[in-house]
Amino acid sequence: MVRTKVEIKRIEDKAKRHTTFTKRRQGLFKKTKELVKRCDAEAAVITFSLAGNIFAFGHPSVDNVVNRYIASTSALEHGEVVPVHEEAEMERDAVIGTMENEETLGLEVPLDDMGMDELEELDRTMKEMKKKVVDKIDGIISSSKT
Amino acid sequence: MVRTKVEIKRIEDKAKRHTTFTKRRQGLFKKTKELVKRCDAEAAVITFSLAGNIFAFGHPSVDNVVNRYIASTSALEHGEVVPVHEEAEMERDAVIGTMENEETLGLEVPLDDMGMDELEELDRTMKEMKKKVVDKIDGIISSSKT
DNA sequence: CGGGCTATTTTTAGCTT
DNA sequence: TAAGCTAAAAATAGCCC
Repeated sequence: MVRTKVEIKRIEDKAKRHTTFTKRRQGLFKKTKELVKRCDAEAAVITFSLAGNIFAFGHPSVDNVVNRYIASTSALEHGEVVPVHEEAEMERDAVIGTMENEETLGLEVPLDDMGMDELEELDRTMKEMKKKVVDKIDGIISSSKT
Repeated sequence: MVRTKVEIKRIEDKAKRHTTFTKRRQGLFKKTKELVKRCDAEAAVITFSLAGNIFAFGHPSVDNVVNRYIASTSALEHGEVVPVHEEAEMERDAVIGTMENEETLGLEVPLDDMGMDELEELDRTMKEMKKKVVDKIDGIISSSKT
């Protein structure tokens, strides 16, 4: 029973936290399915438990929605601007992991020598490039799955 | 009031569908925030309304979760296999859009000449490549956001 | 552990403005 | 068109097994 109004804060007990994660994740997926069905929308939910397990659901598929998201965040294909309404973070206690990929793909760029306009241009170019590469690779992957 | 039990099916009336989409999307985001807070998990929700508007929420950020998802679906970095528990699709009425990107990045591959082993190898190579490119580009993008 | 129960809180469909 | 209201439906915390 939810006798007492539950406070939305981190659950310290590991077992209890996992139980709640499982239950609420199922609830979240159910809600997502209902949204998709009732509103004829596309949606994806991706969750990582503290243990590192991945759970994802998406309609038409997680990859489809993710690719559409990536495409949209770099959408300047034909000058169309698709505004992304991104929800603000609730609190500032997040620990954002640092990117530590030391491998190089030969894409070094002299950022220091650039002005703001050039940086913005680079940002758009990179996002566009990312979209193209992701699209292309996904195309190759799906054609090899026949 | 929800006097009558609502059937989870497509809402035909456009205005009503949009209202429901808005309300349920807000509910979904709230649930996601609660899951993140209570279970110390990472999660992202991406939705596209029928009108084409994008709404996304993620902790630590949508991009962070999406990148982690992409990395995981191609994770063979050090031989670790991270299982993705992907929910099955509920129904077979989905219309999956065909990829029609005719632009080339010079990545043409002679698929027909390949055997199954080579196709699987290509699949892993492509996913790995996708991860590296996405990581690299995101690295460049975030360093230009300083 | 994972599944079932249920009291209570939370969500939300339909309404009103 | 969007923003409240409210009663009924749905989700779920704590417990049992």
